[in-house]
Parts: sequence; structure tokens; C-alpha cells
Amino acid sequence: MGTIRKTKAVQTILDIFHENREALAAIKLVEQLKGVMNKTTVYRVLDRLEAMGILHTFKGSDGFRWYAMRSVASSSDQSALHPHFQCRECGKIKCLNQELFIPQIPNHKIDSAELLLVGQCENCLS
Amino acid sequence: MGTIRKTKAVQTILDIFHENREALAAIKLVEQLKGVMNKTTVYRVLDRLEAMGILHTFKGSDGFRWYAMRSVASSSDQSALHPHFQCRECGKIKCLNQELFIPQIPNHKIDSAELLLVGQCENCLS
DNA sequence: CTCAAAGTGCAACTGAGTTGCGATAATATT
DNA sequence: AATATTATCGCAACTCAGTTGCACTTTGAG
Repeated sequence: MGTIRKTKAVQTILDIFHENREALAAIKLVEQLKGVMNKTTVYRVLDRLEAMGILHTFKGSDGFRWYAMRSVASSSDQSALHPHFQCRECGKIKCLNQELFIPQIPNHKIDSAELLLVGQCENCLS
Repeated sequence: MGTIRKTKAVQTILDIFHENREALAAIKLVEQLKGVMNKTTVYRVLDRLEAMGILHTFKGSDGFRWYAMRSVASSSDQSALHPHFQCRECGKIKCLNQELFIPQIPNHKIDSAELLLVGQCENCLS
């Protein structure tokens, strides 16, 4: 029942996330790993890593699935409150560590919040 | 050059947004208007209304395109700073009028921010 | 009324992500 | 170490929101 195996595919993808501490678009990983492993495998490994709590996932302003290492600091209870910054030019997404102010709404229960900032990163400010 | 026409399709869609002051998923509109107008037309009218500044658009946590009336109050310069609430149960999205605190990031230029709150709305809190 | 330009419908396409299934490989059992 | 078990992989085919090309229709300026 539900044993999780350390396969080559899992190792490869974990290595990429360790080298590159930014968030990665699932589809970019698929592209990058073309020839190394199958598209389906990439998506399934990402699913598993997310289910294991190692990665977390969100949608970029581009509408694509992005994944990032769940940082040790933020892996406590409020993991959903996670601001991201996406560069309009190069498309890269960074996870921010800042605290996020969550507005409350009367008669509503708020479970999670996603704040996505869009702008230009230090590299693209030329 | 670039004249915008008041066609039946535009009127129909504008009426829907006037009656129903919540945000609407493009795909729901397509479904709702099946038989009345073509899918392609719905998307193109929404595009045009957005280009005209009448609607604004964003992605829901579901990854779908959503559109909402650009409220008069917020149509000034900072139109992008627009918090939304999406109900996890019924899927509806509301535009919130609250002010949004935008964290600044050193060496980055921030153009816009999208805050999406996910939880349960008053109806679904049973 | 006329006619160019804007808008529409249709059908075919795009592309990110998913699914079913037989083959393969990692772990458990003997 | 050999075998059994089952998680994982690769492939191909699928899904489905959204887009595109093109011929046809409607709008409104002159």
C-alpha cells in the first residue's frame, strides 16, 4: 500500500529543483526533459511530489501550472499564504517569503490566498 | 479605423454582465449562450469589451478565464490591483472593493498584483 | 443606397494536461 | 539470489478551453 519509490525520474526532477531554487512551469520541465523522460511521467512525478508535500503548486498569470520547493520555513500550517512574483518579460516566477496581509470578508470563510505580483525582475530591468 | 459596433452579440453579453454583477467565467458564458451565439463570438466579444476597458479579465484558481465589469470606482490608474474571492464549493467569483497592500521587492518593478482568496461564500457556509 | 470594414459562424486546429493499458523496474518476500 | 508484488513508466490516444482561417453577414459612414 502506497509505498513511494525513489526512481530515476523522481531523482532527476528533485535535482533540478534543488539546483534551481526558483519555481518552474510544469511545461518547461516537460520541454527540458524531452528525450530524458516522457511528458506523462513529468506530470505524474510532479503530482506525487506535491502529494508528498515536497513541492507546492499554483497557477501563474500565464495560466500554466507552476511548481516550487515547499520551503522549510513556510511548510507549517499556513502554507497556502504564499506570494509569488512573475516577471512580465522573462516569465520567471519567484516565491517570496514576505508575510501576506489577508483581507477578511464578512460571512465568508477564507481558506487560502494567492497573491501574484507581475512586473519586471532585476535582470530584465536592464 | 477601429470603430466598435453595437451588435446584438455585444448587447446580449453586456446585459448579462449588468444583471449579474459577479464575475463570469468565459466558458460559462459560452455554455449559457449556446444556441444564441457561437463560442468564437463569445470569446471575441469578451476580448473587445476588455480592450475597450469595459470588462477586465483574470484567471481563476480553476485556471479558466474570468471576466467582470470594471467597476467605475476602480477604473482609474491602479486597475490591476483587484482582489477576488472564489468559493471552493460553488465556484463563483466576486470582485472585492477592498484596498490591497502590495509588498514591494528590492530591485523589482511591480506593475500589477492579483490577489485571489479561496474559501467558502455566505451561501455555501449553509 | 452603397460599400468597405467590422463582426459572425463554422470547422478545423492548438496545446497543456489527462487517461488507459501493457511493459518495466523498484521494493518486499521467500 | 531468485521470485513475486505493485509502483512507476512510455506510448498513443484523448480532453477541452481557447484560437485561427476563411467565407459570409451586418453595420454605419458618406
